[in-house]
Amino acid sequence: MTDKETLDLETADLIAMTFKGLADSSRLRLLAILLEGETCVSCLAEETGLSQSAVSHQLRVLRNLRFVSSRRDGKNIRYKIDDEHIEGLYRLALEHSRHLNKKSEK
Amino acid sequence: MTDKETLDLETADLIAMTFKGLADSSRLRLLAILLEGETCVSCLAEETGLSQSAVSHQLRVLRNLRFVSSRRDGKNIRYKIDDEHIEGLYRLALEHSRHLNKKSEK
DNA sequence: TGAATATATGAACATGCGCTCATGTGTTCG
DNA sequence: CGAACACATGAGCGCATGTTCATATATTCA
Repeated sequence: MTDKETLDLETADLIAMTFKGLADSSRLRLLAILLEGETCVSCLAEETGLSQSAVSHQLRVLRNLRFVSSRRDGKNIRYKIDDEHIEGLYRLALEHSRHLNKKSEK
Repeated sequence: MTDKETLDLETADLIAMTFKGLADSSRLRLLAILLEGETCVSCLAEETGLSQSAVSHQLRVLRNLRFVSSRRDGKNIRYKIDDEHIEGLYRLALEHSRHLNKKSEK
């Protein structure tokens, strides 16, 4: 029976992992593109302006978190979103940041 | 007119800030307690097992992000959630971590 | 097979972050 | 006022993280 007030450390760490995965502007831009559909690495690099290496490193992070999955397609490797919650989290946070702007204007 | 495919750096940074604020297990545990209602600093320290100083530092982070607000009440300072999106983000991420567990079991 | 293309990976480096420790500020109460 | 309590803050330290650079792996094609 979980006490509602206390979030145990283990669960907190799990949730933190999820948020950490989203807590970087490069990864967010990659995800934003991937939310539009399957894309290969070099396209992601070009669209974001990041180096191919940086993109690969970040995609590994997203893969480890099971945010995205990949498949080979000839010379390319195509990535796509493979998680039901990403889009919701993304939208909510976007809403929050817009909200933040309003708050700081007052 | 924003191109839907491209998330500009500035907005990405804003969203990342929001997620960064949530990307730490100590802050998540503080928020989980605060989601139950207004609480003072020493209570938060006791319930989480964190030092008073650590709690204060983390509360400052949450304050700067406008996740929480505070008011003085005698010797104490009471904090409460002051944001509409926190709970939704928290719940979604919690769902995701449970989901992750299932995935990794296979 | 060998060159070209696409992606992944490890090392190294700079930066950021969370904690502790010491101390400062603000409030109550004798 | 001055001691005690509640909280905030700055410095410093250890560790995680994002990038680059160099290189490894895998696939296509001439």
